[in-house]
Amino acid sequence: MAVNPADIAQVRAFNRFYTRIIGLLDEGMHKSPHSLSEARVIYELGKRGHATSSTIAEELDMDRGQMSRLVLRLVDQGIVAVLPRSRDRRSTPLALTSEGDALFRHFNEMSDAAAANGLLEPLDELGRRDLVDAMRRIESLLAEPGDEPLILRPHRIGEIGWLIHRQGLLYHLEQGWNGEFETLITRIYAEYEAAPANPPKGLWIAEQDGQVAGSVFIIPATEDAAGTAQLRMLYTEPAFRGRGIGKRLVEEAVRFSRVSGYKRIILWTQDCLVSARRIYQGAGFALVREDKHHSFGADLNGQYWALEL
Amino acid sequence: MAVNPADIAQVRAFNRFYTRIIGLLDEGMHKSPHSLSEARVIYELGKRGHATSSTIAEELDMDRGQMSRLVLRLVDQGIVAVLPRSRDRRSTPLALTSEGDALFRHFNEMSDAAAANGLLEPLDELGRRDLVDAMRRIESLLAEPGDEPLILRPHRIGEIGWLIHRQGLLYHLEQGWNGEFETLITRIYAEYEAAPANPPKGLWIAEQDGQVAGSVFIIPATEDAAGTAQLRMLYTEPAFRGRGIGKRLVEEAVRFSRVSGYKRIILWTQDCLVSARRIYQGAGFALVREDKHHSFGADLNGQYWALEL
DNA sequence: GCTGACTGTTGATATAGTCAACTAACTAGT
DNA sequence: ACTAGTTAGTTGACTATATCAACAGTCAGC
Repeated sequence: MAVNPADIAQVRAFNRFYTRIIGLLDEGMHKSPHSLSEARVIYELGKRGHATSSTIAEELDMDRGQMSRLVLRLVDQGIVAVLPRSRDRRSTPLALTSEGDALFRHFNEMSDAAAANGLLEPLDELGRRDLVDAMRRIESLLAEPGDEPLILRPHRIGEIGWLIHRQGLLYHLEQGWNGEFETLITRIYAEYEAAPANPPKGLWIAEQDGQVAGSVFIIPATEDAAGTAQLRMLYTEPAFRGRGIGKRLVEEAVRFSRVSGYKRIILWTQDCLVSARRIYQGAGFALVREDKHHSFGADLNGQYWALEL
Repeated sequence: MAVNPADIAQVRAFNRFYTRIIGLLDEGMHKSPHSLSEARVIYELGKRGHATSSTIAEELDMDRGQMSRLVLRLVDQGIVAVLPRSRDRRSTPLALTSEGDALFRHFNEMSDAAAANGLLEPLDELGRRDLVDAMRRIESLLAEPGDEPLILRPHRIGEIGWLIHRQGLLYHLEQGWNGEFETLITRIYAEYEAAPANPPKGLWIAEQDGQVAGSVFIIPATEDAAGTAQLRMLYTEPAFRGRGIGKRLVEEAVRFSRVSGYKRIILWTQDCLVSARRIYQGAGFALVREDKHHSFGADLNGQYWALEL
C-alpha cells in the first residue's frame, strides 16, 4: 500500500530527533576511560554471561578484525577473561572477570541514571506513562512478535475509554463505519458500567507485552428471559491477530457465564466480521437469525447467535 | 519524583531497540561513496540553504577541526561552494552547488524510501497511524515545547473514546478519583452524542502539534429552563498547560452559545480543580452555589457556576 | 588600543572502520 | 579417509573519524 508522505516525514523527523537523544544519553559514557564500543562489548558480555567473539561481533554489527583487537585490549586490561576452549576449538569463549563485572554494573547504573534523569525525571506521572506506552507501542509495531504470555484481566481505570477509542477507530478504518458506531459503543460501555453487580457481569482485557490486545464483556441480556447473558464488544487488535486471543476471550466469557448460572448466551454481530464469526462457531454458538440493516453508514447484515449452556 | 525501575528498563530497552533501527536505516546510505557524516552535512546544508561551518558543526555535534577538513573535501568534490564572505569575515558562508543539491535530493529520496519501506510499508493503516502517533508523542514529551499553532476543531472518529480515556486516567492520577468517574463521563459523552442537533450542541478539540491538547463541549441543559446551555468536560492535557488552551476553549464555547441563541450557560465543577475555576471566573462566570458530596472515591466540593449572556 | 571571545585551520595522535590474506578447526559429501 | 567448502579468529595495511591543542585572523565592547 502506498505510504503517506506526511507519515514518512514524521518518521524521519522522529529518527533525527531520537538520534540526538541517544547521542546525548551516550555522552555520559564517554567520560569513562572506555570507548563506546568497548562499553557495548562489556554490556553484551555482562548480559549474556559468556559468549564467543563472533557472536558479539554479529550482534553489535562489528568487523571481526576490529572485535579481535578490542577483545585483546580488554583482556590486557583484565576486564575480559578467555575461558577454556569448548568442544569447538576454533571459537574462544569469553566472560567478564570480576573486575569486568563491576564495570558492567557501573555501566548499567550510568545508563539507568542517564535514562532516568535525562528522560523520565522531568516528566510527571502521566507523562512517564505516556512515554513508556509510546515506546512499547513502537517496539511492538516494528519488532517481530515475540512470545510474551497472554493475560486476561479486569479493566483498569481509563481503559473503558481506550476500548471505545480503539474500536471506534478500528472499525472505521477496516469497515468504513462512521461516527455512529462510536456513538453506539460509547452508550454500550456506559450501560455495562452502569449495570449492577447482580446478575453477574464481567469484562476481560487481553493483555500482551503490556498492551491491550483485545477485549470482551458479558452482561445480563435485557430483551430476553432471565438466565440469559449477552456477549458484547469482542475485538482483537490487528497487531495481535492470529494468536487465538479472540478465542481465549470467548472461552473465558463462556466459562464465566456458565459458573455464574446463566443458561444461555446470545450475541449480535455483523456478517462482515468474518473472523469473529469463526470464533463464535468454534465456541459452539449457533446462528439464530439474520437481519439486513443500514447502520454506521454501511449496509450490514446483522446476525444473532446463541449458545445454550 | 522517584523514577520507577520498570520504566527505566523499558526506556533503555527502547533505546537499544531504536539504535538498531536507526542503524539499519542508515545502512543504505553507506552504499553511496559518501560517508555518513558527509551526508549529514550535505543534508543540513540542503535544509538550511546556506550556513556557516560552525553552525552546522554545532548542530551535528561535530568537532570544528573535523568539520573544516570535511568541508574542504566537499569543496574539492564540487559539492559545496564557499560563498563570498559576509559582514563578519571570520565565518565562511557555505552552500550546496547544483551538483550538491542534486545529491541532497538523492539523499532525501533514499532516506524517504528507507523510512517508507523499512518501517511504514509493512504496517496496515492502523499500525501506521499508531506508529506516527507514538513518535509524535515521544517527541513532544521529550522536546522543548515549540510554538505550533493551536487549532480548535470538531472531534474525529475515535476521539470521544480518547477523551474518556484521557480524562479517566488524568483525574485518577492527579486527583485520585476512581473508576466511578470514568463511568460517569462515559455516560456524559454518550448523552452528548445522543443529543439531537437542535437545540444546538458543539464539541471542540484543541489540537496542537497533531495531538489532542484539550477539549470541551456545550449541550442544552436538561434540568433548567429553555435557553440554557451547559458547558461540560473542559480539560487540558498536562503537557499542554500554561498556554491558555482552556481559556481558548471556554471562549469558543461561550461564543458558540451566544450565536446559537442561548441566554445562559451553566456548569458544574469541583473546587479542587483550581485552574478550571480561574478560567470560568475569567470568562465572567459567577459561582451560584456549592454542594459537598462524596463521589469518585473522594470528598468533593461541587460548584455550580453560571454566565448570563 | 586592549582584552576576551569566536571562526576556521592545521598538526598530532588514537581509535574506529574496512578489506584482504592467512591459519586452524570444523562439516558434509563422496 | 579424503576433499572442498565453511567458520572463528588473527594480523597487516590503509583510511576515516574523533579528540585535543595550538594558532592566526577577526570582531565586539570597554
